[in-house]
Amino acid sequence: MPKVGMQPVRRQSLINAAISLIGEAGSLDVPVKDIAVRAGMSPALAFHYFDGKDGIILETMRHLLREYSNEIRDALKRAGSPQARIDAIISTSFGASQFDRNTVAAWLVFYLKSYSSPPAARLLAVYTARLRSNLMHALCSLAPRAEAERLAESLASLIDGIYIRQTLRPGGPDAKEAIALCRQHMSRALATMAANQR
Amino acid sequence: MPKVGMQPVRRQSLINAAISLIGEAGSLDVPVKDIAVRAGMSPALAFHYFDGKDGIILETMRHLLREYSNEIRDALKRAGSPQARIDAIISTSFGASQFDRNTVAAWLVFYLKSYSSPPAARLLAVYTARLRSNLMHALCSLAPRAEAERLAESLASLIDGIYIRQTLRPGGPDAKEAIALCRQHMSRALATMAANQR
Amino acid sequence: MPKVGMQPVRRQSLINAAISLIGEAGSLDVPVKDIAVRAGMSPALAFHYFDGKDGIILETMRHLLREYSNEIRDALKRAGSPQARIDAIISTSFGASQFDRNTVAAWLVFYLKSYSSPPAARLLAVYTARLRSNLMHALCSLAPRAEAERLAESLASLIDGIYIRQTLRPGGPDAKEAIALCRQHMSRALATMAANQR
Amino acid sequence: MPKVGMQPVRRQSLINAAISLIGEAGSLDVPVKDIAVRAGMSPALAFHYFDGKDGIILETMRHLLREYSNEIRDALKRAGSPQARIDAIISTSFGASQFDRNTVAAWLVFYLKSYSSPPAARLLAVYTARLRSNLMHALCSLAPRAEAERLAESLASLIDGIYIRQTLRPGGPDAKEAIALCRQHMSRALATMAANQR
DNA sequence: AATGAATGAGCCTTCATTCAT
DNA sequence: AATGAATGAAGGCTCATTCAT
Repeated sequence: MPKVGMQPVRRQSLINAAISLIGEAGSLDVPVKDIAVRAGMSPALAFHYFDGKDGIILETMRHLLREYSNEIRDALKRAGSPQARIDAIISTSFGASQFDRNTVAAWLVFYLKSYSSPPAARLLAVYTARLRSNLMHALCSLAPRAEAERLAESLASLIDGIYIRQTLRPGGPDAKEAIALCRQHMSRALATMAANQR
Repeated sequence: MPKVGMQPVRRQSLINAAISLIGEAGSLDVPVKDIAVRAGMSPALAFHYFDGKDGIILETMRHLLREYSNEIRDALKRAGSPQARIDAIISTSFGASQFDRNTVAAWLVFYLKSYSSPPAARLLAVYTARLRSNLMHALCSLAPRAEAERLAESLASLIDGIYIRQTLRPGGPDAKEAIALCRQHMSRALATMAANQR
Repeated sequence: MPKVGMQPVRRQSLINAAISLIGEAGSLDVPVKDIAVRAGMSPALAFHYFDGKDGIILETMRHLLREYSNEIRDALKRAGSPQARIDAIISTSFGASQFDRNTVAAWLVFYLKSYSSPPAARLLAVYTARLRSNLMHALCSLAPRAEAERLAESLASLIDGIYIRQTLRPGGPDAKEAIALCRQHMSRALATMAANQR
Repeated sequence: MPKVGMQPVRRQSLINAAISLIGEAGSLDVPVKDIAVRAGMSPALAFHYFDGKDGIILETMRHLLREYSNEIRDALKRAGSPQARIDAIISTSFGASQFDRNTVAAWLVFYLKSYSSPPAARLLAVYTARLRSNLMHALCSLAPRAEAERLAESLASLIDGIYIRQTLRPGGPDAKEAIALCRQHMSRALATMAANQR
């Protein structure tokens, strides 16, 4: 029973199915057929809406990155101070929609994909740069440029590391603890820097 | 021309080939044939020495974990103080044999594999526990237990995060910077804790 | 914006598109979608106007045969003598509309199709018979029946052979040379026969 | 029950199966599966011995061309006079191994393939050049160069045309008639040329 | 009249794995 | 010990075709 204007709906269904299946498998080695079926359509239709399996994967990756970027952007809008901006980035990173086992697994898979896929690498580079710029914007008013850069790098690394480790834990991720670790890292860094400056 | 006593040599060749190919691909989706060929033998022989592809993969993973554990163990032997022990763990983690693009990619792949493979998960759990125990051993004399646990967790996360991020960078990983970030994280944490205790 | 009376136009567009695509590919293995798109419509519409892919192909074949037959018929009308009739058949066969790379390729494809498709074989048989009858009509007044038959067969073969060979040549077909070869074949045959009769 | 040294046997089986199936279908649109099964093996093995479907097709084409070239070469060895050489080429072209319905159909299919496949075109060009050179070698002693060239072209065309037409006839090909047509074409041409020279 | 939506069937190809030698 | 031979299973993808709208 074909209806018109299905394209966006279908595409979104496929992307959602791809995230969950890739996340569950911890690998891109997921049959397109499975993705299509979980999205409620025939495999052929998936090929119709995306350009082959790689198309599905890249669009899924793009979706994940965009989603994260948008959440960060919205959170930053509501932040008043530099401190609040950093906090916004931290808490968004561990918000329910990001800090989910399958989503994080999909993230990691995409990280790995970018080892061997230039388009994926480009996509990831854009996101990485944007996150860095957001962090720098907030940190530059709290620390000298060189320090700010190292802080940005360490915070980003800490976030990624927590992603990996916590989603692997049997009990599942603990957003509260994740946020606490990040905040402590930042507050201690800023405190030490302030002390040294005196 | 078959030779006797080739078993350990052949197995090691296969494991090395597996690490580099898996690392290059950023995925376990690597034909056994390719691994065997790079290891200088026929695919059938690879099956003879390991029990199927999964055998090769698990043994490769085990090798990676053991290698790391051994390096850590040796470094700890040479460390005199708690501080030195922590430092030993950090610098070993970013030593040339670990902090290599392909090796790290293989690590991540195995992390992901453990999402869906109980044997892989068990393997990883053993290593995780050992690393944690090493860190705790060093930290317990520097901080109260609860603090030590958080510190161990944050350091482990930071290391993993640096792994991910730096090996993806176009310029390749920078061990010096990686070590500096970790040291700073620890020193600031310990300093802050000391200040608060006063 | 659907219009009325489009049927013949649409059908002709599809046939033209089919000829060029089949000719380019040198094969019937051409997606209906491509034919429809080149004809400026959706694939579904192509199915509406013809009954499936086979319908398109058979109609295209029929079109090609009819076109050729009509050109021959018109040329014969203008021919005064038996010699002129033969000449008319020759020059029509290598006229611009027939002796074109894609058209000839399509011809060959249809020849082959008739190996395995009875309807196509029937179509081709009708045309073959008509051409033969045209040739015989002209030749019977120039040679005894048995000789005329062999001449008809050899001329028809020569024409087909030139079709194949010349359209494959890198420089493209040379109608002048093709016509000269056929004329020479005929004139020599008739001359020899005349000499023998004396 | 695997045996060693199967490669040439398997390859030949596949080529034979390909010729007959392609000939029967009058098209390259033949599943590799069918070819493999007729050759008595699994489809996967066909891919192992040739490099994909295109490999099978190109090797089959090469085989056909080589076979023909070899037969021509052997026949030419046994020919004493220029006349005999021409005759050898003619009778070889319509020998039982060449003038067979499926074989000829396969030839035509390959002709068409070369419309769109550069490798196939190259293969065909080599064979065409060799045949032409053989013909020219025989004809140059019987006619001036320019005439010899036209004769070579017309004979080659006539042969190809007879191939097409006769293999399509319901009764199947008639080698005797085919040879007679070609001989007559040549004898008449040479006779006319001799008469004109006087 | 015209088309986007949708699918089942089938094809090419790869790959892990087994077996006889 | 070592390998070429061989295959079943599965995956990506295309395409002719149908159906609502």
